[in-house]
Amino acid sequence: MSQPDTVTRILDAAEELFAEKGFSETSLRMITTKAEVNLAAVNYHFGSKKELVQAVFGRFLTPFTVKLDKELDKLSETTSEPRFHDVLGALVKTMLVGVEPEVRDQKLSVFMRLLGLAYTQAQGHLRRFLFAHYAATYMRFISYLKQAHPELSSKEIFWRIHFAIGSVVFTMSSFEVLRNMAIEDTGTDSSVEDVMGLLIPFLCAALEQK
Amino acid sequence: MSQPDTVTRILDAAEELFAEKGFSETSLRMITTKAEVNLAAVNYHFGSKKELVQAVFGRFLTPFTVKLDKELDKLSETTSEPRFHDVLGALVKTMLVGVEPEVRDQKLSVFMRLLGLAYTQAQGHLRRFLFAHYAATYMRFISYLKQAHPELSSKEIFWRIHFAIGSVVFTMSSFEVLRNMAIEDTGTDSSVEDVMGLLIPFLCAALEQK
DNA sequence: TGTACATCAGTGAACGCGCGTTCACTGATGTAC
DNA sequence: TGTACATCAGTGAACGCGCGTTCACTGATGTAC
Repeated sequence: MSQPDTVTRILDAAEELFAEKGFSETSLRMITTKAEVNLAAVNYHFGSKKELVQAVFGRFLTPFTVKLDKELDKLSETTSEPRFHDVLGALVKTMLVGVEPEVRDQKLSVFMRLLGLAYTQAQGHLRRFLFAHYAATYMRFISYLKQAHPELSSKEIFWRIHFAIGSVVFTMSSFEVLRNMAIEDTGTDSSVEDVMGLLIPFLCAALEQK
Repeated sequence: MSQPDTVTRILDAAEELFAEKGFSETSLRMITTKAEVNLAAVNYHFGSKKELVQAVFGRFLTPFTVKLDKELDKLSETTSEPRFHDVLGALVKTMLVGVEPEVRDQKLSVFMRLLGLAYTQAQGHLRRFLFAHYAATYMRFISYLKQAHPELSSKEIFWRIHFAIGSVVFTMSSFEVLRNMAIEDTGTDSSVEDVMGLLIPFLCAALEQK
């Protein structure tokens, strides 16, 4: 069994370390040591640390948005009047379908942590990158939500969605901390599935509030 | 009009910069320049950067927990069977009462950003500090929530509360980013009050979900 | 088929820079006798 | 009342360190004639 190539090994190591520590707390030396590649390899393949950050997001988000776009295509073919539930279902499907269960949880929480970082630590260059590449699909997704609840204003939709994103991103990105707090507080352990099983009805109640 | 003393000026500058940039993205040189004090003054007064971080949290949280404890005292005096709504009300009161309106919003969102950082960027030392100093009041608050909904398991309470905290922390700590996105997306501006007015019913619906 | 050159992945060592921290020092104020 | 010493806030300059980046270089593979 040969090792994956240098670029992949760098991306794997960077993804994991960024999710764990954040961008500026992760040095290129940590990444290249973990990836077992030469320090100069990052700048050789990616140009700079900034571009490496973008590449990590790109590797996840590009196939993700392609899948989401397909799910939204399916949705608009099968229902002319999609409900909130259906639109969110397309998102959940995009995250879960076709991903092997054993990597799903870990990949998902890594991605959520990265998404959280994108909001809270993004340093301009990342925000511009994400906007330039993924704004179209994002806008499309939001527009379906608006169709589902035409009585809600754009403003109300926008904020409700971001309240929900906040819950998901916060919960998943601090999952290990919260899990340990829960053990300490309540004496019971929780898996990602457990918590998702509580989170989804929580958010549905909130999103569909009268 | 004389300047506030060195310690206060350092804390003010650090609080603002930490909230804006995070802990490791903020250097002591930024802080001391902003505070117009000597670089060595931080280590002289606080000992180290870590202890400065703790002092920033302490300055906010110590009076906050004292106020919250008083509100909880009042609550247990006036009602023997507090409802969810009352317990959350005590929290909201603690945040809003006795704070001049003109500083409230800004202080609040700074504090929320710091709280977000405490979960997502805390480096062990901060977590230990917060636990050592504020766990008692936190536990008390949670126990009132449990009394309000005795039919819910500790686990369910814990997670619902943290889903809600996630929404609040995420929304407030990324407020400027989200506000600008909302302007771009919907063409309408939103104040902290506007968003709070949407967030509170959102969370009530979710927390009290059947 | 053989030779000369170009391309490309990867390397080892060094670069300058900003970081948190330290230390010897100053100057003002308080305290003891 | 005057002198000697202690305490304390604050300072200026330097420390060593880890950082992202650069650069001259190697060695393997592909291409042209």
